[in-house]
Amino acid sequence: MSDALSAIERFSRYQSDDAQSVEPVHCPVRDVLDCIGDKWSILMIMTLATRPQRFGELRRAIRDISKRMLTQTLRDLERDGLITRHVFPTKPPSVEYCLSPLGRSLLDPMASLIDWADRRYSDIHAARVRFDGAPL
Amino acid sequence: MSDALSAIERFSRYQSDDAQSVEPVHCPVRDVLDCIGDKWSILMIMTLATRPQRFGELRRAIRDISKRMLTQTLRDLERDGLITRHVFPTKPPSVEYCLSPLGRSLLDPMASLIDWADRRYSDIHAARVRFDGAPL
DNA sequence: GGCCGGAGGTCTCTATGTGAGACCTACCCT
DNA sequence: AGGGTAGGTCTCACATAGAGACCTCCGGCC
Repeated sequence: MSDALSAIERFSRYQSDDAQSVEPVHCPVRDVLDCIGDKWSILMIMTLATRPQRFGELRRAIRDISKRMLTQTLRDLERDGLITRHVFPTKPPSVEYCLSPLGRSLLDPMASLIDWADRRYSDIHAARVRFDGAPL
Repeated sequence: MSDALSAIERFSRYQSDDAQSVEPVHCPVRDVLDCIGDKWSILMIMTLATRPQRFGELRRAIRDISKRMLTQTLRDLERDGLITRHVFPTKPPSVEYCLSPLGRSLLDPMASLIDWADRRYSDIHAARVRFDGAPL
């Protein structure tokens, strides 16, 4: 919890002094959330964590992603330097995606999130059932 | 990094054996990402981490959130048991939001993510500039 | 009494994000 | 010649997000 406290302090510092607000421009957290805060990015990184994979493999691994979103998510992650893309001149050409060192460095922080998800998702589920069943 | 490896292993186990796919139904990670993986939830939790805050305070803290999304994000987080909502019978009534124990337990994992964001967002920025400047 | 303002919302309309699925190119196999 | 495969792009339809008007309840001011 001491780690958490220092991180919160750091986060607070990004609040601009005049308005006490989290400005998108000056807040790395906002910046990073814009990168990996979309629907598929984290899932993609986790899936690529086990091994480099090709376009079709990724589609089969995350079955409810559409081709369009798969392409777009991969492009965005490549643009942000989290994954790399290799084209092999086979016929037809095959393309392999793999985590860059920067992408791999994200695994450790994400691991603790997954850990939390694992331990606490039943609590969340219970809270949800309770909330939905409560009278208004 | 060893933590990351075990989390990845655990994540892999949620891939269904027959199809090697990350089924939404059986994957807590998917579940949790659906809760806090939206545009504002993590920011909201971080903002509430410093202290309980009222509707108007939160709006001023996260200035580019709309009233509608603020209301909805708060409702969703309340539904999932991550925050609690207290109405004080002042005139006009004031409403205070604060993290629940479950919500506070999320701070530690989120802290490591913020840590990463802090250290690495310049790398991401650099990668992006490089990508955008590259010829096709 | 009538008007203004604040707190915490809801409602409506438009802009953006997401998904489904058709299509494309180049090649191989039969 | 027809069909299959890999990795996409394109178009259309729909779901979600944002902007901003509006609402209620009250208290204070003149």
